[in-house]
Amino acid sequence: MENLSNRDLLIRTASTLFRQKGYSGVGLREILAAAQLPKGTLYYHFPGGKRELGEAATCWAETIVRKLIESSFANVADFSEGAAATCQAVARLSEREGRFDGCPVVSILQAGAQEPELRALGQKVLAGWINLVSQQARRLGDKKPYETAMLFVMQLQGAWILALAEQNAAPFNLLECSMRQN
Amino acid sequence: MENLSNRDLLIRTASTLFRQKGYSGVGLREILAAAQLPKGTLYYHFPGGKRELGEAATCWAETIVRKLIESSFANVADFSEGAAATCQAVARLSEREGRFDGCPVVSILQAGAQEPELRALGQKVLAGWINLVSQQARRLGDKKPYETAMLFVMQLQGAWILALAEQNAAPFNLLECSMRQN
Amino acid sequence: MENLSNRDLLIRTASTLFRQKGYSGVGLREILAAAQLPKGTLYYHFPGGKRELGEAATCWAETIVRKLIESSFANVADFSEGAAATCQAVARLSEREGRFDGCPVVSILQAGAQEPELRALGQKVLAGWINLVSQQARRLGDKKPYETAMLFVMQLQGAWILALAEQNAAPFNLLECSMRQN
Amino acid sequence: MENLSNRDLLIRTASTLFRQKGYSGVGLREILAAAQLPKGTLYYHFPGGKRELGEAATCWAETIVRKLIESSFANVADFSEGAAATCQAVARLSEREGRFDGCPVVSILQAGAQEPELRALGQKVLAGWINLVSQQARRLGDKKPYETAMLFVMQLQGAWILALAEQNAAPFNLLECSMRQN
DNA sequence: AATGAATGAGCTTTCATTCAT
DNA sequence: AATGAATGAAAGCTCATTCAT
Repeated sequence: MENLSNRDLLIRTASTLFRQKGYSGVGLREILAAAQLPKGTLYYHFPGGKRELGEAATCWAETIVRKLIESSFANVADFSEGAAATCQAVARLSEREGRFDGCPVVSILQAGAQEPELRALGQKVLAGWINLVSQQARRLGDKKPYETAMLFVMQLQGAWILALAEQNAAPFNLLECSMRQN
Repeated sequence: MENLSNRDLLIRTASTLFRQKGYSGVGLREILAAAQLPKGTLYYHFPGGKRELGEAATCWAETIVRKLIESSFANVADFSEGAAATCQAVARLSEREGRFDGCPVVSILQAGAQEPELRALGQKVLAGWINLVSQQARRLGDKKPYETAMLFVMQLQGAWILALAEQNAAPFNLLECSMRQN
Repeated sequence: MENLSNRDLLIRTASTLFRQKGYSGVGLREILAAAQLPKGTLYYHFPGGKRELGEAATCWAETIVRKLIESSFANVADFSEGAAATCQAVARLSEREGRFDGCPVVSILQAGAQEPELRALGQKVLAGWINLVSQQARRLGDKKPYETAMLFVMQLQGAWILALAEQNAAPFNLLECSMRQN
Repeated sequence: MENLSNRDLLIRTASTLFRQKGYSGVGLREILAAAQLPKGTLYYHFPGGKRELGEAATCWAETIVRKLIESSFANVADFSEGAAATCQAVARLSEREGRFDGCPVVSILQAGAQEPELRALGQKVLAGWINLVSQQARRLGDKKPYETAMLFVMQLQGAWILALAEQNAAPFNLLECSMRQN
């Protein structure tokens, strides 16, 4: 993290903290402190306040996951190979200095009960990932690409939940093995 | 909800709200108001405060899910049948007047970053469900019962996340079909 | 101010500060500090926050002015005598250790542009004073009691504005003389 | 408002907002937004910040009222006629698209508790109006021109307060009738 | 057994202002 | 001459918790 604008620094710091503690569990004060930025900075870059920051952090993290899926499925012979590679990549993304952070979408999903925009964004991001995977499934000859994709994203989310709970990568590894066997 | 003690009323009200908004997203004031109980009541029943209430709510919800798994697997001929029945049952549990509430464990998991007891409890509950399912898998002749169970709980959690995001039961239905086909 | 409940202490402190600096010009922090009360106290007694405190302060001050009008008009032979006595009484009420505070109604009236309840309350209080005076005018034989009352309350408000600007009682004294001459 | 300099645009916008919400109730951000001017503009034109803008807005509004008094008293036969004309003119000035804005002096007077320059300016402006009216009173043969003038300005201020509270012109109309009868 | 009052740290947000360009 | 970015204090408000009764 060298030449980041304050805005980008805020987004990355917020994304990490949201993934660790959930959207509602993180205060703006804490984010500013972690980013070592003064208090007045936030509302200049994010006039919409915490929600706008939450949206920006989600979108930023979404891009990372999307690229990770795309590169995992590039140059693979069949779906199971791409799925297994995705498991590995998400496991690496999830680990942070020995700790395991949650999925960026899950972290904003629960806050969506009070902030409909966040829930809508979370839904849109998950739908986007499913679409992306389904394109790869179709390309690789799957006959029910959408169902296959939804099931895989579902499994990935479940593994992420278990990894968060256990604070280790075992769930991702198990899912990876499972994908390879199909 | 008729002849409930104030303590049980508090637990159920809290559990619902935690599942909707997450542990950090719900205030004690809101819980007391929803339960229509006076303000001083909480710390009499839960000297440990919000965390103790969160633990009690999680344990109460855990029991419901456990019984639901047990009854779904009772009198079934093979694992896939029990798994499919579990999907249906969890889908019903998740729905609440047309809205879909999250998994009770997920709701406390993120708060675990700051409250280690909650994370430990969440981990323990998930491990318990996996054990329970693995017993059934073993009973039904599965050769890798633990892996099978972990994968299933993983899928269930993933379906719950997607159902929360989309606010509908489609993910549970897809998972149910998928289980039946294996 | 000896045996005041915290609620009453808050009301009186707020009323004084609002009259000095206007509703928008006073912070809750400042009110609490002036009342030497801890920060959490306010929202227990005034769940509606600053606005509810503003309303309570206005109502409390309104009662004082009303009683002052009633006692000024008790046992007088004609309207001008009661009006003159009212001028004196309001002048005394307005003075506070050599400083002159504004009318409690005026202090909330401007905030009414953003808080309709405050404007409505201010309007109601002024209308109440006019009614009260008009009852006295009628009792004392005035043929147009309502017009007489409205004019008098108007003059009183104008004197209060001038006294606030000049920080002395001269406007009240002039109005008193003027009333006696009619 | 066509060919206004940014400085003048700022003054007029600020004056209107101050009259509606009071000096303390309006933020600089709001003024800039209403004037559709960029954020850095203000301190270029008003190095003294909000206070200097408040002073400029008050002086600008004062000129309008002064001219309005002068023209109301030009070519009148007696004081009551000029006073009645002034009531009408102030009523028109006070109305703004069906809403009634307060007196520009009153809007800064309460902030004067913390900004002595504003109170001093308010006092000076009111004294100036009284002097102006007293000159007319003397010209028209009044034997106590200063007292007459002060009483009239007082009544005008009171009518303005009542018009602000009731959001209609009735108080001005009543005062006008009253003036004609003397 | 039960609860209304109190508490102060912390919440998200807005403030008037400064400054580098 | 003009302005987007930055700043920290303070705004109104909610938080989980304690305690006397």
